[in-house]
Amino acid sequence: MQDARHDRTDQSGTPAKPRSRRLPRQVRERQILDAAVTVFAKYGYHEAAMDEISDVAGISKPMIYAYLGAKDELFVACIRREANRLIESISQAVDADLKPDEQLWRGLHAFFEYVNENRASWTVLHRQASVQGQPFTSELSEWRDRALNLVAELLARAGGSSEQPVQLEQMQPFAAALVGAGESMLDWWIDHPEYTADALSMRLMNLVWMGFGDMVQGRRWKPS
Amino acid sequence: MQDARHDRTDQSGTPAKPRSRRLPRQVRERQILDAAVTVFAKYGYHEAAMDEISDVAGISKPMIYAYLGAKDELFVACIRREANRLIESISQAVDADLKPDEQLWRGLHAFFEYVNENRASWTVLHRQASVQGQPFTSELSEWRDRALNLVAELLARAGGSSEQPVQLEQMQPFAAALVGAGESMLDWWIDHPEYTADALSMRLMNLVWMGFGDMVQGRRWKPS
DNA sequence: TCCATTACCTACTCACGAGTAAGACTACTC
DNA sequence: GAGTAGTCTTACTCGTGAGTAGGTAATGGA
Repeated sequence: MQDARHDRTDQSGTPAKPRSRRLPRQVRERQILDAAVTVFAKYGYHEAAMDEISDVAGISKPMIYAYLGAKDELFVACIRREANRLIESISQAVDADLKPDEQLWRGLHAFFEYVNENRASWTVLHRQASVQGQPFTSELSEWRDRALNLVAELLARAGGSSEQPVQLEQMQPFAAALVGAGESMLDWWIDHPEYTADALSMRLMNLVWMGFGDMVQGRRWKPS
Repeated sequence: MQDARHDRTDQSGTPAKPRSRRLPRQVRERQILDAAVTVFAKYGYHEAAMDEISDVAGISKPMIYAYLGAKDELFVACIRREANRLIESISQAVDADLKPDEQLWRGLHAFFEYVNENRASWTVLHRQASVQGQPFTSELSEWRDRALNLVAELLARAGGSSEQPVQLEQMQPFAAALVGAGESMLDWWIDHPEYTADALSMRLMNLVWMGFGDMVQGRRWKPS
């Protein structure tokens, strides 16, 4: 058995589009990135074939190389775009004038909503980005850092008062824990789609804000 | 640039061992698995080369195929062994006679300790196991399920009283969140080794048991 | 109408690495 | 000392898929 790859003989959910002709570069780049995100999400970095990406994008392979460079550069471009979209979504949901716990809640909720509506995007960011070696590790850890800092800031605002602010530094391990908890719940969600984004983010909020000890005693956090 | 692989021209931290001759199968299998875990952890499944594994194991390639089968089977064997070790460690740390929160604490602590002392093992289980496609997905999700159930059980014991037990089912999303939080903190730890296993597991315990809301007000959980 | 530019293609090359064929050497029995 | 079971090796094959050479053809300005 020569390397157990799953065969890919067109049971494809995304059939090769009929090629449209002579579109401006900008449009093609978007199409390519869209295709790349889909395919990377489906197979992971290594198993994803440039040929399939070009197929899904409805364009020939050399165009990808011309516009977005080699495979690793393409992947980095995907990460960059998707990370920006996700972080943007969360940032917008958080209104700095709200009460701290409410801010946290909004952030969590936006996170769950985004992932719910952008599975492929999330898969690339989360599952496929962990390959680790050296090729593009820096780009990957960078986006994670940004996410972490965003959450740490939220927590710092939530945890500090105006007289006694909390160092961002202190919040980092908690932020890491929170992000991980979210990620992991999301994974679990895939196998239990009967839950809603709302229900799950609410559970997470309760766990994180009230703690298990309180929850056992029937105390719950509620959005105001 | 032909596929940007990092070159592997013997800057290797694990130099090819001088080959010892004619050892019994059992011993070789252990050596091979050890080598495989190391190499898989270092490069991930796809980037790991069978040639390098055989080098590190100090044996020739066909022996690997003879004893442990193809690459994917070898990987599954690694997962299986390491998952067993980890789960075993945690199970042993948890004494069912203790108070629920204390049980949870012991479990968390054992988890952090194990990972601290078995980085490669953990890396394979966590980072590399997420490749996703089809080759060995079942084996992978299985170990995760086992871990999840172990935690869910812990939580159920912690959350229920003898009169009013809690369904295991109910605890699953929380278990997922907790496991994820732990995993993520572990990742963060790699970049911040100044923390101890103790300090981090204590932080996680506080977050999970007391909740952020309580912590803000200075309430802390302490082991009895 | 010519020329430059940009969009786009088919049909390759070539390195890599999984997996194997074919046998050698050792150690133990009977 | 012949047979056999188990250990172990060198030196291959061969599919796959990243990346490219070397073009064609549409567009828009001079």
